[in-house]
Amino acid sequence: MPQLSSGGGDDLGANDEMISFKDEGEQEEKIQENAFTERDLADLKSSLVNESEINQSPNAAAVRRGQQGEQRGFPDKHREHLDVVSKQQDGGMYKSPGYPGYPFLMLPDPYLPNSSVSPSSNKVSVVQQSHGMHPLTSLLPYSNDHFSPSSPHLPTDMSQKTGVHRHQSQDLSGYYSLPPGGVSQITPSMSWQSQPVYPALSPCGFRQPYPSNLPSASSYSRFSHSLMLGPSGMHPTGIPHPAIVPPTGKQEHEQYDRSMYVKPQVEPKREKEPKKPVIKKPLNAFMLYMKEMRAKVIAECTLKESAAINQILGRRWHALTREEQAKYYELARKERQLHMQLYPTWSARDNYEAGLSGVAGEKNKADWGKKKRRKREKQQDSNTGGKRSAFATFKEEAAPAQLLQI
DNA sequence: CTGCCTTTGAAGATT
DNA sequence: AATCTTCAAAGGCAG
Repeated sequence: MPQLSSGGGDDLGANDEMISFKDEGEQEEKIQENAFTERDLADLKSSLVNESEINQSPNAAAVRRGQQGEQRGFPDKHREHLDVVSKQQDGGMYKSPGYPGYPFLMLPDPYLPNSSVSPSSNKVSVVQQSHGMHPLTSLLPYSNDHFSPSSPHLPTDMSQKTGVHRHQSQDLSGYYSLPPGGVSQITPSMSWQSQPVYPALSPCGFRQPYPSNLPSASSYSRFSHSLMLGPSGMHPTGIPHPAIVPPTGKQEHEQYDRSMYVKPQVEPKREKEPKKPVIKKPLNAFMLYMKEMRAKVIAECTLKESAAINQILGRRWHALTREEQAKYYELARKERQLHMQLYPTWSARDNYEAGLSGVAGEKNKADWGKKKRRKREKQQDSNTGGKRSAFATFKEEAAPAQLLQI
């Protein structure tokens, strides 16, 4: 198992202590991964083919997991690394010069006996990113390349609306509201980001097939820009938290990142039937990484299909050094902490059967049942050599065109 | 219009 | 305890 499950009530804070890195072989693997540049395309190609083959094998899932375990086992190694990181921090804060972008977040561990969320005790000046970015992911200076350039500037009243009305709102307001001087508290220079994450890697993980149109510097500079952005918008609940989205099934994704800005805060439909907001899961390390790097990959690879991009990002993720990954694990950990503080009663289960709606109506339950059945069937199909996915076709057709240009 | 694809990781559910 | 399942994001694509 790649992950260490909860590990008790203090998992959020304890995960990193439990991490034990995979040892030396892993290091070699890392090195090899960094040789990615040379082999990546071939790897990706072959892996794409292999995957489709594997997926037809009876133990596709198991194989896949096995591969993953081989490849990463990172949570383990990561945790070990975090130990190191923590020791380096040794004051509770990130001092690591390699990770200067982080210090703007200081959260007490909610699981520590005396931890409190009082603003006074938190030097948190998390500036909420606009564009409906995950509020928690504001911890990470995501690239918003893919967002409309017109959206960065939010109405000033948006900040005013960030008055969280939850019972912890006062305590937590410091996390999400943008204090008058809040911007200045954010260090625009994210030095760990200002350096290419993959200096040795060409875009898409291949050899420079596509000269990047985007100067990396500019793309990174946008991170800091995003940091300067105000809150993304208001949820009907009054919680200025893009993680809370109207329960509209799939659409929630889009609303999560776009509609908050594109559309007015009030939608006629929603007015008619106000629904319980959906609080999204906090993003894990890889999701944070994806969110940050997606735009870059899109720009570099001229790919738009998320499935393909995610594959690339998955490979890049594995190519990251432990330290680099550790940053994201730590960010994710902080996000979980923050999420928990914001929504103490929230559980991942809330978004399970309810079909993503706070209103777990009968239809949603039924849909969920269907979904579950479909998934099972799909797995059976894949086990028995079911039909190939459209994306498999894409991989074979598009991948060579894109990936072969080494 | 809806769901799938694809990735990793967290966490709930199940065995 | 171990394993399985679902959901987070994303956007093109197929039905």
